[in-house]
Amino acid sequence: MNQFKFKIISKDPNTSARVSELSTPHGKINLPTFMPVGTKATVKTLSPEELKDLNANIILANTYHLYLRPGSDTIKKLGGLHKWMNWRNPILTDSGGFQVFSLAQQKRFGKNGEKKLVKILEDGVEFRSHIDGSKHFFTPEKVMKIQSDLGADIIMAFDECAPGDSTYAYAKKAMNRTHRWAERCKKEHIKLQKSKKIKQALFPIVQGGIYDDLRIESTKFMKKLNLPGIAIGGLSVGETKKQMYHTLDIIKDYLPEDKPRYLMGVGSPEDLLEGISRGIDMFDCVMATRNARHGSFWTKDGRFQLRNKEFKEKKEPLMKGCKCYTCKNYSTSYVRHLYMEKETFGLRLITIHNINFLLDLMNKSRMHIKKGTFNAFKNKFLKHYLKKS
RNA sequence: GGGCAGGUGGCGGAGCGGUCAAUCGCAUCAGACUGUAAAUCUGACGACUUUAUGUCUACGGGAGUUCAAAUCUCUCCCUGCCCA
Repeated sequence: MNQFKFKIISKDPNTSARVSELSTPHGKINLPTFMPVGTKATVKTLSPEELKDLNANIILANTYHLYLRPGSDTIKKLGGLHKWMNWRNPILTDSGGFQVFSLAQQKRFGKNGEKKLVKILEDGVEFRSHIDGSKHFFTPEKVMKIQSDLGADIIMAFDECAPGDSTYAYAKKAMNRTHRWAERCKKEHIKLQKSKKIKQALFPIVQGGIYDDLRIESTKFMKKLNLPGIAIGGLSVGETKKQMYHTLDIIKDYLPEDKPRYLMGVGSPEDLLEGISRGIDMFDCVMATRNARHGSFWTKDGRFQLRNKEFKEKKEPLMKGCKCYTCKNYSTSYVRHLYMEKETFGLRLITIHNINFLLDLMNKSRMHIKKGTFNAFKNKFLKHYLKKS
């Protein structure tokens, strides 16, 4: 029996936006949605209860980090990710492809000059742990095994995420390798699923850099794999916003209609709306949580830095009319004070607000898509939101 | 009253004759952050302006020595510790 069901509820008449539902073994997800990032099996500063109160219905965790510590075998032994972290709703695990990209950006200096942390080979990726420098090797098969042990509802294929400024030649090479790896992931995944009662959905990841023909080729390729969803990777990795939106425009018509589409690593409020209007259903991004810990917060008027003097004596909440726990109970002045004093409660309060802001934006988007007024909503929001910058 | 140690930018604290408007830390002010090596990183931080290998005022106050002093001398004021 298929434990994953995707259903389109309604389509926006003026854009490619759609409202849909994805059923998973751990519950239903209303799309479009934003998935808070909990890399190390925790959305930094928040408890699962707080996430539930925010109506987050799916969160992310990461293969690379949990493999290094505590080890996916440990998590498997303790009953899998959901039980281990006490989050009984859907989880998506990323494959570690982005960490390879991230580690590859780093420079490390040894006795013989510059040393790379990552070596990308046809069979897989050799890399050194950022924690202790120990050597490891990830293959598509190994990544599938780790994610099988972790037990998330949605798992990601192992991909090569080329930087945004990659040449055509390199983007093509990385794309082709990603295609071969996706096939290997699928094959291994099917094998691993046979013995499982609770099923997992594997999503492949479209690559191709900022090159239209490569993106189209990659989208067609991944679509053909006929997996339960499809992800778009390799964006928001150094290219311009214009290039990112353009890429989404280009591949829009090649994406499967009857599957959830996930734009990885995005994003900011404006990127979410631009993504939705181009037919994206799922997003994840560290901005909401990281920026919160760095003291910046979103409102419908734009992005602000809490430490700025103007907020020192502000009686009003972070955003007027906001229904989040933080805004309902605390003044901007107080939240700023906690941040300035490095009180952990402050980090929690800002994180709650930022996640709520994005989830609320998703809620509103779904509502407007259903009503057929999404485009007007989006334009009005962006006009106001971007006025500041 | 005597002995000793000190007084440097908002604070702590380097410097102990020129390259000192003064290392560094904190605080402050501002910027960045997009599948988290991130409660992190970057910049500004005496005043003024034509923003510059620019001008002025500055290392407790005053007076000296010197081509040149935060740095040496004298003196005054203040602070801390010890003795009476």
